[in-house]
Amino acid sequence: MAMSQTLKAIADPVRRQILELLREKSYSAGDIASKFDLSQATVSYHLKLLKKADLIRERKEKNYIYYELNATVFEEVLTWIYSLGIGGHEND
Amino acid sequence: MAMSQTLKAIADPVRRQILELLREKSYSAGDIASKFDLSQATVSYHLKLLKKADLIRERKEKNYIYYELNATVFEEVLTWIYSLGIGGHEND
DNA sequence: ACTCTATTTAGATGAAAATCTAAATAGAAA
DNA sequence: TTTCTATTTAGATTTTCATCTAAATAGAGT
Repeated sequence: MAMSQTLKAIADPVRRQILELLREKSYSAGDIASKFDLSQATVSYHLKLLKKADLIRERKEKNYIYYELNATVFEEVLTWIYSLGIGGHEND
Repeated sequence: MAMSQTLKAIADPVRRQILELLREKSYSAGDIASKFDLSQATVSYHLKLLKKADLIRERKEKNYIYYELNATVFEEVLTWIYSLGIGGHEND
């Protein structure tokens, strides 16, 4: 279940871009929303999915909510990919 | 685009199981379908998506179609995941 | 308490995904 | 060339997803 949730979360380009943004530093929901040509509500929906997948964590400060990346959850995905024999160049 | 296609393909548990099956050896479409409690047509649909994502390749032999894993396509995904800082144990 | 401001939640809509049954295709075998 | 067998394609249905607008919440500042 966790795998599907993680992978579905990152299968969407908007959500990947959010994670890429959060690579550098944390941003408030509003800051994140402003980077996209989408309604705040839509971005909030994407944030909710990322949060549910534990790919981001929130930290409340003043009346902002800051989101930050939690990439540890990728471990399982990496393990799975590597288990397929992967990923690299050894198939030549 | 390729990323989304790859990730959407593996976001589905049935398709992941198909890839896991193909880790060992190639199987015909019918053999694959028999492992699932789904109609042949449905499994064929999943195979089509995996093929479109280039995660599997087909080889025709007799009147069977054998599918085999192509994991090289994960490279891009791995690169992306690693670019996020991850995904190992270094966050302790 | 009232009013801003940041964000989420609710409810609706359209598009995409997963599934089924039935029909079509294509090749092997007879 | 007729019949089997393996597989896909078509078409219909149900569910899930991405999106919007409008309304609700919650906390800060006044």
